[in-house]
Amino acid sequence: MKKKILSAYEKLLSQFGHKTRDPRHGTVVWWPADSDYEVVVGAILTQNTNWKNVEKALANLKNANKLSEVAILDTSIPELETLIRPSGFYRQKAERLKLATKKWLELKQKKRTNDFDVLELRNELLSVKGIGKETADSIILYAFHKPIFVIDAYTRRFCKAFFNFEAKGYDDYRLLFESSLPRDVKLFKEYHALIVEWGKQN
DNA sequence: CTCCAGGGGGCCA
DNA sequence: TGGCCCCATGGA
Repeated sequence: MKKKILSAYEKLLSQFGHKTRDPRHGTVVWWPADSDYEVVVGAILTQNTNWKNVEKALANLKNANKLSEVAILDTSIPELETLIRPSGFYRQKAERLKLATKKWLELKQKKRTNDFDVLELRNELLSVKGIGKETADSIILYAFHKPIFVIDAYTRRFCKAFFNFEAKGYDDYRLLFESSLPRDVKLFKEYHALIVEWGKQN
């Protein structure tokens, strides 16, 4: 199984090619964002929502000069709702954005002194209302740049199609990849990106 | 018109 | 845990 998972990555890579490079971290990244914090915002806004709609909401925030930690925390809920409305579920997401932002700032501070274990980081994020496993893992991988494998609907379909693997829980899928691959941030980022590229064409 | 998109929470058995 | 409903917009 381990070999299959690595060879499937090679196959996707030859089919779709590398994603764009992120000059800030020198890693291959697929999540489009001008800052790590923008990844956090996008991770909340994209919940059960087409990315195109997320882009509109992000553009609204940028045009209003609101795409920063302090700005989000200082902006009223009604104003936030108006700005992110195109991404849908705007009432929930306005509140979730504030909660996620507070935790994000807290974790960035702690990181300097403690240096979190990845799973500790995950549990911290999961304690926030509005952050589930997929959102937490997306933030860890694409905003904190720490190795954890992100599972989404595409990944489940991919496992069925390529490995005939079906599991019940999110972590069953996550551990399948993590136990079969070197713990490499760049690899995890790119593999997930390639699976999504594959999924969009199927 | 229907269906779904880069989910998650709350409730209930 | 597993099933079900709710949240809401915009594009196909």
